[in-house]
Amino acid sequence: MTEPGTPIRVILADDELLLREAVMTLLALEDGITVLGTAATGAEAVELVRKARPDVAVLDLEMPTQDGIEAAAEIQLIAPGTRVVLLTRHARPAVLRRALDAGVSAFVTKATSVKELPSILRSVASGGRYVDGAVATAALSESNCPLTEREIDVLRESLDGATIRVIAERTHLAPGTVRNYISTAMTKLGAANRVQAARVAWNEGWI
Amino acid sequence: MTEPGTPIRVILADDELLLREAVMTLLALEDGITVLGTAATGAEAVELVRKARPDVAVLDLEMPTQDGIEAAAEIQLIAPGTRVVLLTRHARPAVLRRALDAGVSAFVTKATSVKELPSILRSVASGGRYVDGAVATAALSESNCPLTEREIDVLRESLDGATIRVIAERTHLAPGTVRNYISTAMTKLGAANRVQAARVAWNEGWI
DNA sequence: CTTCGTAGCTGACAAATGTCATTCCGGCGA
DNA sequence: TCGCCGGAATGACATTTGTCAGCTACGAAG
Repeated sequence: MTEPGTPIRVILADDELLLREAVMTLLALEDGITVLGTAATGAEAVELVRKARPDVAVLDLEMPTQDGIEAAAEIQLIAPGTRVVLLTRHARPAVLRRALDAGVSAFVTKATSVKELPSILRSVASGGRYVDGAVATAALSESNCPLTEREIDVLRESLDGATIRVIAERTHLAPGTVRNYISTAMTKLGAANRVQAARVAWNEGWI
Repeated sequence: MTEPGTPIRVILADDELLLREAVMTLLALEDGITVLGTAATGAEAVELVRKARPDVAVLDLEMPTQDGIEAAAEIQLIAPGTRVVLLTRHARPAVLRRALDAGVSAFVTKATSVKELPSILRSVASGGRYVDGAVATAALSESNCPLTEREIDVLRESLDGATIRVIAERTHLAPGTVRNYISTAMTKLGAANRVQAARVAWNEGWI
């Protein structure tokens, strides 16, 4: 993909200026890496990729307007040559799966050392893939999510405290059916109500 | 507090290795600043302060075992000479108030530029105070929190989906009273249930 | 073809929740 | 001193929610 000797051209997107600047500065000091620019939102990142055509785009997962995965999917369309490195705060197996589906080349948590970043970027730029070790093992072992598809849908919709009627509308199900799914999910997760169930499932990375 | 010419001795605590390392590296490059060490949890930070006796301790708000404010309060006790700079992700006026009560000398968000950090540290080390501009104005203008003390207590307890009985026990109130407070809070915030009310209040920085 | 499992739905019931009117009590200003 | 207000509580009530049993439809396995 990138010939040896040619510097890797990188952009960096994160909504926290402190982290963005700090990492950018350190990456820029690195031999063989050129930082073309930074972005604070998903939309900005996509726009920057469109203009600058970097080899690698490092995207934070949690960003305003568009999260890292949505931005990654869009980047695949408009700049197939750009590899995406997804940066995330919490390592959640379900997110890893969505990220890989979106065509992300590397999955890195913020518990990674800055010193490892350059080699990850180089590896990705030359066509490699990288998945954070802890997340990878978690993804393998924690595939035993006890929830069914619909239970996950319903729980996800109830994360923001929506009422059952609203959840029913959003999932195109009957209210009674929603209550049944919530009920089974609650017993599976040992929760006292749907809010707690949603929290548990979220923490486990299942929704 | 610190004589001119003497380097400022700093420690840095944040649970994200990436940010911790990156900021530490950049601070260490700065003239007149010595980084004595870093910590990943509140407890580690307190322990590090006890041993190293830094001039300034930069603490992230969100950390395991002890959040930055709890750690700051403890540091005031064991090392009164150490000034605390609180670093936070989201600028929330209520948190600012709690932080100032805990004796924090500076309140900085992660939307701050790394370049501003050294001057903030210097100012704090010489006895000054600093509050992030956006947060300060927000704290002044957003003093119009419509909730009363008890409503805030009750909403805070219901953030994790606790049942009314549990909230009543935790707040030492009668269940009916809890429901009344929740009800008034919900109407004030225009929410359909206590979960939404808690979310709204949280986003506004009121709890 | 029958059986089984699963998705989806319904209805009934009990418990939890939200709403409202009302009461009691300790300040606090007029 | 009186009256008003905010905190706390109670009781009654309607609504929402969680539980449970049972129904239909449909595809896969037997």
